[in-house]
Amino acid sequence: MSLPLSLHLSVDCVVFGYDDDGLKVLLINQKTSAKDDDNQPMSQLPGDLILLDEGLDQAAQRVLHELTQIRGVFLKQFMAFGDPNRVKDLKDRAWLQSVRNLPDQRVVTVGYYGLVSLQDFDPRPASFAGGVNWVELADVGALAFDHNLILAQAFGTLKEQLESQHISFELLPKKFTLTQLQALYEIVLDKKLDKRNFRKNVKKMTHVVPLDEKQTGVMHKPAQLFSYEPGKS
Amino acid sequence: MSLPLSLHLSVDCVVFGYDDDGLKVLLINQKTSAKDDDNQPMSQLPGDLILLDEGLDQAAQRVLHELTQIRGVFLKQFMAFGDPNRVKDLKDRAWLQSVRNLPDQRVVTVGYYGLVSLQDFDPRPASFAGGVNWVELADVGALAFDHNLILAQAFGTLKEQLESQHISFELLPKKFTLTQLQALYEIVLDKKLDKRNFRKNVKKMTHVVPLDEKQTGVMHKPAQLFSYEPGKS
DNA sequence: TTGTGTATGTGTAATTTATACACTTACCTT
DNA sequence: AAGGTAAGTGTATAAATTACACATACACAA
Repeated sequence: MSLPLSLHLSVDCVVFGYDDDGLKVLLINQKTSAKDDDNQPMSQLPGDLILLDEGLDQAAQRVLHELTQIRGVFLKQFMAFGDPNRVKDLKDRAWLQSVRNLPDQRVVTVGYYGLVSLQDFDPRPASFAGGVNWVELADVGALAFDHNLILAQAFGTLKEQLESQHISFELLPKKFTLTQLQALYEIVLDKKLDKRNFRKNVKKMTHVVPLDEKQTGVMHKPAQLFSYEPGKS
Repeated sequence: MSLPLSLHLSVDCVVFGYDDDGLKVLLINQKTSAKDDDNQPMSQLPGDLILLDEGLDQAAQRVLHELTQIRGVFLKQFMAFGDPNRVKDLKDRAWLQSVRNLPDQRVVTVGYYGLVSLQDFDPRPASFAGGVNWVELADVGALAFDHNLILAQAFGTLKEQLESQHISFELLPKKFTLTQLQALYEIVLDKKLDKRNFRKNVKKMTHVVPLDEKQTGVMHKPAQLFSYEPGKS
């Protein structure tokens, strides 16, 4: 029988980014301290311990900003991960020992998913982080800790919530075409949609409003631009 | 600037129970130590700190069993609550001081919602708990900590997930009538449903199977009994 | 035994929503 | 001026949802 002791709590952010060639996720490379170069650095989701006096949502925003310099992103909590052994794997021990005061401490993490338009956000690694990359979802390899699981769950949540919540717009630039919106839906839901029917549905969404502006510089009929106005009805 | 320190993690269980006269939630009374009887005991959701070597789901099951003696309940995580001040309220301090080693420690909690049939489960307070009650949802008063918020969120999640997941059946006795099932839907979704249309929909659910058995002892045409078979198709 | 009260159980027509499908338009390039 | 490219648009069919009313089986009381 063990006692209820203190433990560490972290947030991990699964930030999806979208541009015309697909859906990506934001990963960072663990920065290994200079001396031990035997272990190759692993990729992981941006995440870190929460501070003692900050709320969870606040922690997610702060951590994401500190690690990737992006700010003001839509972030939503989706699940807590508390397997007692989630940070006990051999592959993760070296890195933990290099960055944590109490590397053996149990860590429970709260998962957030976030959405950004690749065109509007430009992540840069923080000075103390190893690197920041947008990785095509299909190309994501083995991540540190249970981050593959967290990513999978986040993607599942995104699929479920894409339609009910108004979150697709977070992934698009402020001005977008209906073709872009449709392509996003097709990628996330993983099925082809009919153009005419899709546009019929969008016309019912009163918060998607046409702008007095068209696409320029394309070698075809320029598309109407739209924007998302959360205020509208 | 504060440091990332250790904190306490708990689980809180919002257990909904259903019988023919409505939807209820399981609350426990805080047991005040004999000496200080100045504060009236508050009601709260069953919840407690997790142990160092147990997972979250496991902790939820254990805590619920320890506090209410019920076991084998459907429990699903729905959200983590981490406001830094969620256990700092004056009304809650006396009780915390009487039961915790570190009453000032920050506590983040992971919320679970659960569903039971009032007829199949009979909660009893654990020796060290103050009392266990089923309380009609509308009659729930002020609870300890942020438990009113947690309850509200849990109920919202229940509403959302009632139809997509197969969770309505958890709230019913093993053998139930379609009228019971419909009444449950009407209470949770808070709208009246058409009997014939409802039954048409149920007939499409292959995992709801009619039994060779009818209601007895009712002073009207006895209803066909059904049961839920998760295995089926 | 007969009548009354009560909740069960059942079908169809009307409406709404979802699906399938093809050609003309506007701009860019050569 | 011609050809390439993606944008933009309507209609007919199928599927799903809604609205709605009466005969049935049991318990109880007279």
